[in-house]
Amino acid sequence: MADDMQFCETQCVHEDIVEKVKKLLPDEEAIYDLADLFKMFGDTTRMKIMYVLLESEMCVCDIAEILGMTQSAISHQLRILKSSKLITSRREGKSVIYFLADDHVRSIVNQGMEHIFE
Amino acid sequence: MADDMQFCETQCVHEDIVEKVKKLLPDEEAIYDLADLFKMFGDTTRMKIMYVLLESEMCVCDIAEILGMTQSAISHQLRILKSSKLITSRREGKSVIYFLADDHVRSIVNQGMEHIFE
DNA sequence: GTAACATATGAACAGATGTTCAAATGTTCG
DNA sequence: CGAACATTTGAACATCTGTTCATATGTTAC
Repeated sequence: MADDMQFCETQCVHEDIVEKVKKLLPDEEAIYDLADLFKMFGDTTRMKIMYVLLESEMCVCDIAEILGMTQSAISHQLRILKSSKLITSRREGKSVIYFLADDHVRSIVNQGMEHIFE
Repeated sequence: MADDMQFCETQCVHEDIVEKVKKLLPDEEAIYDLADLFKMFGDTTRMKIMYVLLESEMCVCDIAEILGMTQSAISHQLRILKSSKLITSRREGKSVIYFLADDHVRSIVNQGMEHIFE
């Protein structure tokens, strides 16, 4: 990797800017976490689930019915969403009710929409 | 798929909520576009590139140097980012300078950070 | 024109990701 | 307790995605 860039390093790189920006970058972990968060919004199924939950809390079965998908597929995705703290759940008898953990989903989705409609 | 849910459909589904939310959902295409946008933020390399460009516009070679990655890898990702209209470029002699298309990257990233730090 | 540099591109490979299927867990009700 | 329901889980499979490598394109300076 370094060899490929030998030329570039001595010719094209603007030392000052490179050094400055290198220092300004957040650490690896923060960037990893952030990318991980946005991954949640980067899948159609998860996006749909979140849209559903924006309207109303709901059991797994209802979500599956609304989206026309297997209840298993939904359950897998709910697990992933839960792991990122975007949604939570509570048990209600035989059902498990899922709902948004806070208002972040709404604001992130809206922010995204703004970019789309331009 | 429908067979698996035969039981659920007749027992657990709350018809009223299901019907209501079904109608409220955005169409397939909007959701697809939105997920596509967030996919851009869902990869570590692209995230880093955007962070770099938040500081300063830059040529491919500089970005590669800052991130310690191949120039080819960066170029591939820049292409993807450009296709989603998050960044643009202009040619300047032998170099191509990339820069953020507008302020959306900043606001989306910030929104994400808010969720992380809580 | 040719040489040197900067970037872009395509094919190939490896790893990540989402869905399916089958089976397990946990809950309620008789 | 056992039967029925709702959800979860794990393994297998197919697809998608990012990086690498080699090569092509485009620019400048001589």
